Amino acid sequence: MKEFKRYTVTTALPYANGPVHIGHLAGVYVPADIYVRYLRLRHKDVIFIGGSDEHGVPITLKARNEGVTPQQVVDRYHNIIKESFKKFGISYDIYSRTSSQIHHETAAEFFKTLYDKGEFVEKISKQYFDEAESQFLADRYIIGTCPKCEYEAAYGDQCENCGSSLSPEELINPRSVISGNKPILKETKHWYLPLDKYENWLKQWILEEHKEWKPNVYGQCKSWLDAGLFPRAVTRDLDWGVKVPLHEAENKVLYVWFDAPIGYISATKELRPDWEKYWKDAETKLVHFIGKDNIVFHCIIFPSMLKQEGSYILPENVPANEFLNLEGDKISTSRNWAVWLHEYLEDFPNKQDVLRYVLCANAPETKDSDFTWKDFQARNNNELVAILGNFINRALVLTHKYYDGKIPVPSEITDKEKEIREEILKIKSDLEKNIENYKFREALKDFMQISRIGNKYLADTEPWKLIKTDSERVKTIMYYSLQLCAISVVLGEIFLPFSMEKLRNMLNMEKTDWEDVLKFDLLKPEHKINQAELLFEIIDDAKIEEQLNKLAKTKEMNESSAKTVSPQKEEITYDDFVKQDIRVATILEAEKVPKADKLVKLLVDTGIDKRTIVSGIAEYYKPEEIIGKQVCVLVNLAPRKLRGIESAGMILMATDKDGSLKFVSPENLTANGSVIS
RNA sequence: GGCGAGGUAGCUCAGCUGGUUAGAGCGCAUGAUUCAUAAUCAUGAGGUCGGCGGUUCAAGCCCGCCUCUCGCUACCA
Repeated sequence: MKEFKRYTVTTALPYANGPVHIGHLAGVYVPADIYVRYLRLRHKDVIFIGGSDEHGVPITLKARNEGVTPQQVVDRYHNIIKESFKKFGISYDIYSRTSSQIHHETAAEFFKTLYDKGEFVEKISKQYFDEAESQFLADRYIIGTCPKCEYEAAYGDQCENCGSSLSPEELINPRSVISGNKPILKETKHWYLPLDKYENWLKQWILEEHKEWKPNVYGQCKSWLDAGLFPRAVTRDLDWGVKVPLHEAENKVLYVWFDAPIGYISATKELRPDWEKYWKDAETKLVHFIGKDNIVFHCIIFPSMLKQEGSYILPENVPANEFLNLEGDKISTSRNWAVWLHEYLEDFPNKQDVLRYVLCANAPETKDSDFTWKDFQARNNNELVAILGNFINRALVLTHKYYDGKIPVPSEITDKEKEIREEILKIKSDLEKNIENYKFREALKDFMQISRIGNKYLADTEPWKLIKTDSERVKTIMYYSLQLCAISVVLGEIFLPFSMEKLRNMLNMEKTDWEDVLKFDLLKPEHKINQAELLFEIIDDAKIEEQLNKLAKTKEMNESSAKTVSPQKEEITYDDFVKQDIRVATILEAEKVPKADKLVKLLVDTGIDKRTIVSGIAEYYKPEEIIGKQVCVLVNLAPRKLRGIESAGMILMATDKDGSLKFVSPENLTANGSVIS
């Protein structure tokens, strides 16, 4: 493996429109923190970079809804996030933010460099524009009726009722969120990063030179590269963000995906005057810790920006994790289905390490994993308390009992002690290998193995019996047990910094070097240790029940709010209504449209004629089961081609609250062509 | 429909370029033990490695088809 002179470690910038939850921690911040603490202990030159991502449309919308400025929104969440990271022991060298002056300068400069090099492609397109407010409308600033489920308040990019993703032009009856007016389409100019031009070197760099990346990361990149890349707009018509540094681009800002990763660079600038060596020296190892939703940005888009800028290095690895579920369901900010870090810190004071432990032990390294409070309790009680805490306590209690808290002078060692030394040697090297390969779950197991060895050692040698017959031997046993405690402090502090600090104080131990653990003399004979305290305490059922109840309440609330029916549409006249020609028809033939998940091609007898209609019902009806069924058809709808098939009309469907579709049929057999009015 | 990742003991997961009786932790059962927060230690039960077919002397690992989960993507009048 290549040796690097220094490391730049970044963590995905949390979006400052909400606090941080356990999913973020397990996937990104806990593993990154372990990695960095490890590097520091080994005296590597490393900087650990984080910060809040504070631009983008959702923040401006939130601000609007709350009647405050975007800056006030991001100030609030930035502070919450920063504070909870700090309390949780995420050991950033700097936790910055993208609304800072230095970031605006850095990002604008970065854009300007690419612009001057002629990297961007300019394009003029038509966007919705609010004339009354004289501003362009981002997708999220347009609401209208969802073309799929007819929900009245769907956003321009997504319908929150049926979950389908949309583009603004699809909305029926679009309205501006700001003024309520109907927007017009107006031309606007934007700059695009031509990712398609970089395909060749990206393929070479990732697919050939980084086969060691995690399978999920590598596979995701391959998927994108094989599908072909497209130019991507780097600017937007918006007033919240980094101003585009061009005269002809007033009222435009950098698209948030473009400015956010540059935040890593600006934070480094803010941290150190010699920031450039962390970003521009080939002997620096750049590592991005992210979640799987960010793979394409950090593996393809940001590297493209860095490479085309010309002076930057590219990431050496991007260890992206999968997602953490909560009690079997996807974590969701909008449905409040989450364990929020700031709430955990209040509900479980001084138990940062318990959560760090559980999230690391169960981290979604290779696939989505599930956090349950029962597992949280079990890992605390059966592993932290029973294995680790118990071993430490046994060793310390016996030392106080037999030697008044002084480390005994060991006598001769036996094969048993030699064995232990060898085991520790192996544990240490395994642990190192695992950390360096981003296998934090395994590394944590390696660490726990130390206490397991200790517990077994005590059970095998039974010093509480030997003390009566062979007190010299007991000195060796206790000496070795205490060394195991000290070794735990050194190797364990990367995972459990708070508890290991506490243990260090109990052992009255100096800061020691990672490499010294193998000497088995971190605690010298005659050294006096302090009073023993419990490192971890048992978490009882009541405490777990509390959390489960909290979640049950959330679930209840979500269910009751899901029952809302979309409001009545605006009034129309009878004339409006009779324009629609709806007839009873019978399905004669039905077959699935190939290469489409949802489409069924139907031949229906409308009484007027027999015609082909394509309908998106394949998820709810099997073609063979609906032949002969009578349905309602809007027959005078303009024909349209779907997947190459001309569809003449529309089958009327009822959309249930879960989004499923059902036919609307006459109660009894009715003549085809009967008018519905 | 296309692409990617995953489907290994009750649970959470390891299994390197295919090679003897498939591993770990938790849970469970039995025994030992009391220094320790009813904690510890030992032993054991438990798997047709998602399904079917193929390549091979030999497949959890390679190939084909199917199926389920997650993600991206196309389609949705």
